[in-house]
Amino acid sequence: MLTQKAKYAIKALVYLAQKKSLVRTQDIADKARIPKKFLESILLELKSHKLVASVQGASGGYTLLKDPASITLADIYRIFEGPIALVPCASLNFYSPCADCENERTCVIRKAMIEVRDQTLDALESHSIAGMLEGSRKAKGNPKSK
Amino acid sequence: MLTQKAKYAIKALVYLAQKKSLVRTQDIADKARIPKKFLESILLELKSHKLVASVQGASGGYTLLKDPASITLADIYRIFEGPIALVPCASLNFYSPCADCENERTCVIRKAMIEVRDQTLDALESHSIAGMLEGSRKAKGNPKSK
DNA sequence: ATAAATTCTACTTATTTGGTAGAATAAAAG
DNA sequence: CTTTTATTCTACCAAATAAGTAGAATTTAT
Repeated sequence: MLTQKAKYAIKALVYLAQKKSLVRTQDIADKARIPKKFLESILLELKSHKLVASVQGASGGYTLLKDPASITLADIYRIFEGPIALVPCASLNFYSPCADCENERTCVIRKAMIEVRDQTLDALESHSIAGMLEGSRKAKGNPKSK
Repeated sequence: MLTQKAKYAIKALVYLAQKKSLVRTQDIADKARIPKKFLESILLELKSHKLVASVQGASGGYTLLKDPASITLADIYRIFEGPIALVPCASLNFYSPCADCENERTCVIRKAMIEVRDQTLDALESHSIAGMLEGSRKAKGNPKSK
């Protein structure tokens, strides 16, 4: 399961992708139903990973910095949840030896864990912010999907 | 990432599958490098889900109750980690409406979440205790794999 | 100067994780 | 029938994580 933080991040990014302009935190909080103060910390984290940019001061706010088609669930998962693999020794981006492992080469479960990681990565990378936005447009019968 | 509990459970099950007989908790703890007291609680949980059976008293211990080929990572994940889906509203076995969701039918992320769940389930169900045991036999060049 | 926004620092509260301790119970073996 | 060896049950415990909140500081448009 995702943490609330990750889930809110996805919803905030989809909302930003839909707006395509500078949006106040308060707007995102209202429309995506996210506690404003909590959202602030989420946006700062997204900013530190260069997914969004901010403008300070009055009439400030946030914009999407990257192409929504290039932001996948894998990216967001890694930022807020950490490794996609089920065990540290099977992780691509956060590799570390398993604390309880004697010998990685003879580990009974590692091979399976790497295969699962590959399949999970596939699943997460095949879903982007753009895809979710498009999907919901279709579902709601928005003109653009005709 | 898996909790230690789930990871230990997998290793204990693989060990039991390999032994094919009654095994003392102490044996499993030693060979699979699991704190004995912690392992006890894991085995009880596996027993409550009918994956293993126990014999009490002197010369007691645990045995595998099901065919190792029929125990998949999905089963173990559900016991120790809960839902496989990323959000409750996308879960098959643990469905519940998302606390922060206004309308499930118009939710922007649910469709993607269900697709990811399907793919993840595929990945987890395609790996069994028997598969891991066989995989490690091959890797170690055990006669049986010739 | 003032208002409206982001940013930074510091809490808080509840739950989960990864255990440990020790007594109770069950059964085998002498 | 007592001792030994095991599982089982009840109850803890410390550290980390999750999900926020409070409030001051800063930045910028008007």
